[in-house]
Amino acid sequence: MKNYTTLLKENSLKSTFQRINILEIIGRQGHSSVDEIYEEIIKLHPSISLATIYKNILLMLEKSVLVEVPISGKKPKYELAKEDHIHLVCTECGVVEDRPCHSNSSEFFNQLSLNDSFKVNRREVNLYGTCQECSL
Amino acid sequence: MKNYTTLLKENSLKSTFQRINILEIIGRQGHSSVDEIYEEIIKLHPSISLATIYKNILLMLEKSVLVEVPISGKKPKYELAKEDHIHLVCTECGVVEDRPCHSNSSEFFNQLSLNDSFKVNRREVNLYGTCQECSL
DNA sequence: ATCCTTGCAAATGATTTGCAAGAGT
DNA sequence: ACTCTTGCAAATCATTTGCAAGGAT
Repeated sequence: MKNYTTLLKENSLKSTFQRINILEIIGRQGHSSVDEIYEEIIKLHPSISLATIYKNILLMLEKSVLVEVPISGKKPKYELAKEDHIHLVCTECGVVEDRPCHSNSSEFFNQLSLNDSFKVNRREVNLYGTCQECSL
Repeated sequence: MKNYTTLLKENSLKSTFQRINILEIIGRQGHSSVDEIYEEIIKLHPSISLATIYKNILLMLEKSVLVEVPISGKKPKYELAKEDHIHLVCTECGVVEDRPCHSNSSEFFNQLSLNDSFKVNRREVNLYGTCQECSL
């Protein structure tokens, strides 16, 4: 999915310069906080308001275009909605990397909530540690 | 571990009424937000300040007496540091339940970060869904 | 033409800080 | 006695809101 205009329209959101740019930045960075998006977007669009970014992130979360990634001790980041995966969170530099889930993952998670009347809708797996860069 | 006074002293923190009560409330509730702690603690100690709760949570996080549980779209909760487990988070009522990790969990997680120069220190697994109460 | 979105500024909410008084060892 | 902790109030930081003007379909 590279065409953010259609992604927006499919979700009944008007395609604006601001929204497309937010999506492009998140797509490029992988995982972005509000501030990271803002810092990047003012380079192209110096008059954009932080409020606009907040409003749009909220909207796009509601439409499930974006997913919130809450991070222990930090401000949350946002990513494009995509297939199931896990996060490696570097506690030194704050970078977040994706890793695919293996085919046996569903099995594994089902075991965890088995015998439960709890109905699971979404999984979130974060492994906190030190990335290669920061290990040097 | 039921003696919070020793838990505090082991971590070189003075044992105060406020700290013990914060720990007792979290111990009783399992997972508490700042506000949940505050609402509960003023019943015993009406003059306590929110600032005191914030300061102590921060301190106890640093000493690893507490662990922060970030939750998608909500304020974080705090739990007593304890053995590895997963969280079932009800998106209706916000309740968080613990479930033990199976013995094959470590194996599973090691697979996920295998072939990686990423050094994992801590795992966080949250399954979001609907609890039994809220399914009725 | 209509409705939705933007940018601004103000309002609200959450968390942190500084400091004098009080509590723990 | 000494040092750390508390409670208050103010300061700071983050997020939300209302509204008039501009943009998308």
